[in-house]
Amino acid sequence: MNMLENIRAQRERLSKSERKVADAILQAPQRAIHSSIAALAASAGVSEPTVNRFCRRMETRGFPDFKLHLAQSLASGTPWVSRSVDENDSVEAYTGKIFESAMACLDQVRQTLDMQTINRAVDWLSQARRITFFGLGASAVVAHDAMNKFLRFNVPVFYSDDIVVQRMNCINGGSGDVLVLISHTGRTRQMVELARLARDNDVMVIAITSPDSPLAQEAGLSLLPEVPEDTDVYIPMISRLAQLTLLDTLATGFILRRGPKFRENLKRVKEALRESRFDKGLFLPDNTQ
Amino acid sequence: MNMLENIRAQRERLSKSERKVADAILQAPQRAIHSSIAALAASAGVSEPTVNRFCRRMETRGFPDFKLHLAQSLASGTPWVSRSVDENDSVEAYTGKIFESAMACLDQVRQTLDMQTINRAVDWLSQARRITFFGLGASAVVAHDAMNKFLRFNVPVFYSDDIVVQRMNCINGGSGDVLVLISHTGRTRQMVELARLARDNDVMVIAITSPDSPLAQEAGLSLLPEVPEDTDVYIPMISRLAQLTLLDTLATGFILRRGPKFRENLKRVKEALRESRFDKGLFLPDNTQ
DNA sequence: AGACCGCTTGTAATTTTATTACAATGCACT
DNA sequence: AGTGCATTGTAATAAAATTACAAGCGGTCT
Repeated sequence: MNMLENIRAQRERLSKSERKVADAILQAPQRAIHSSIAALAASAGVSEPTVNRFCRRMETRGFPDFKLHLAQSLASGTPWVSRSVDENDSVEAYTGKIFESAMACLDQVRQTLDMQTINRAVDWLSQARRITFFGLGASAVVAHDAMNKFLRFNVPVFYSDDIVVQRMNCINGGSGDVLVLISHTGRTRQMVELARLARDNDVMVIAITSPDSPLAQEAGLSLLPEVPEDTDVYIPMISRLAQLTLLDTLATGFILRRGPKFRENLKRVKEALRESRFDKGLFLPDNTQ
Repeated sequence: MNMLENIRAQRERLSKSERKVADAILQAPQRAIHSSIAALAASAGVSEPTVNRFCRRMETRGFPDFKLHLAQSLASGTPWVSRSVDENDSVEAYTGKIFESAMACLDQVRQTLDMQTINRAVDWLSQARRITFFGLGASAVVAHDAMNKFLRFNVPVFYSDDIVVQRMNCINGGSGDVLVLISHTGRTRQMVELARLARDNDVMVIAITSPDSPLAQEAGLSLLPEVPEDTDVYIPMISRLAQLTLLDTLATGFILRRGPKFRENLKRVKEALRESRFDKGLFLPDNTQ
């Protein structure tokens, strides 16, 4: 578990003094792990027992144990916490914050994903007669990307961001079809209706959305990437990174499930495309990276 | 750097008792970091000062400091590395690998990005009369997403994945226009031609592509996210995560540059949309997260 | 408004833990 | 065997963390 992200997540629940401790640590995590409890208490402007209580609240045995956990979180190079962009931030500052927030988000999603559900989703997909990806707005982008990925496999794939086409597709769907619906909120009426329509026609519906949403309840299988709280108006849309990566995972699971013969085929396709780049005289779009 | 390796390397040079300490740690490093100096001394069969001297010899300030370093070494075992998916991997295994590779990629890009170029790109964008995003294949998805982001600001934006429309747009472009071209390889002929066309019409061209590519040379400004080597056929497309995040950064820079009045407006838009969700009786697509 | 309750925070005492100083031991070389 | 240096342990000291407890603050009920 990433301790820095954990601190940030719990920050709101803390009392006034404990929040001071949290802030002092988040502001200079590297210094925090090299400080004694007295030094940290001083720099946070609180008493030593307060720091100790803070550590216990973070589910550690005490201050030394807390430092150990924090050190492990910092070990991977950089502390990635979701931090809000400030209007006085320099380029370096906001770039760092955005990339770190993205990483923190991916980290959290990775840890909260239910592997069993992923496994079942891969089961469904690898046995599908036909796979369809739908989303609207920002999630349309994700659906589009998913189609690009699955296009490389020998399975019929479909994508559209036109709600009328989407409806027609669901109405004409049937047993053996798998429909993947992507919606960050899970509260977009059109998506919920598509799920209902599709299920009425025995289409298997996989939703990538947020927990407790109408869409999650309507779908046969729900993948629920839990992204950190929306801390900032200026850097939204981070959740689609998680969605994209999740779909990478499903595509990988798909290909592993389909066996070695199938993978051989993909390798050949890839190499054939690689030889047709700019410097070789032939040209192809980018979806072959 | 890596403390475990360090201990192993220095083991031969140590004295008899200190070697006992080294062995005790190497045998159960996880136990070691949760032990006190007394406990570790006992399990190694030596006295406490011996353990302390051992820590000093490892170039740390003392036992607590040593534990910190050791903890960091143990933590950095798993994360961050791009690891290839193996055909015998379990769901947990390949999910972990994919997410970690994604994070590693973002981390590397963050470290290799040129801030000055970002800054100039933001300059260009924030003074643009009109902004256009083009890409093909997987990069079309990124361009589409970029349009979604910039649509929320009060600047004319355009996107298309139709090469004919793209050409027409470039031919009709003029001074004050900014064109953002996205291509992972930078060797897609159409993209390079678009850049040339656009520049002939005094359009400012920003490329998001790979270094030393024809597109990078053709563009007025090139943002070059260096993604890790393509280690695996099964997890490609990681670079678009970097591109998306980079565009998040540009959008953030854009909004910061445009000043506070503008941000106020965005906040209002966002709140207005939030109130119109499923549970409130109104419905909107997802591009408002 | 005032008294009471519970939660938060700090002070001071206690305990645990780590470090230092120094003495004893072992080992090599004369 | 004896001297000198390095290694190790013992005991004292210092530092750090934890605990117990009391004061303070904010809220509610009478």
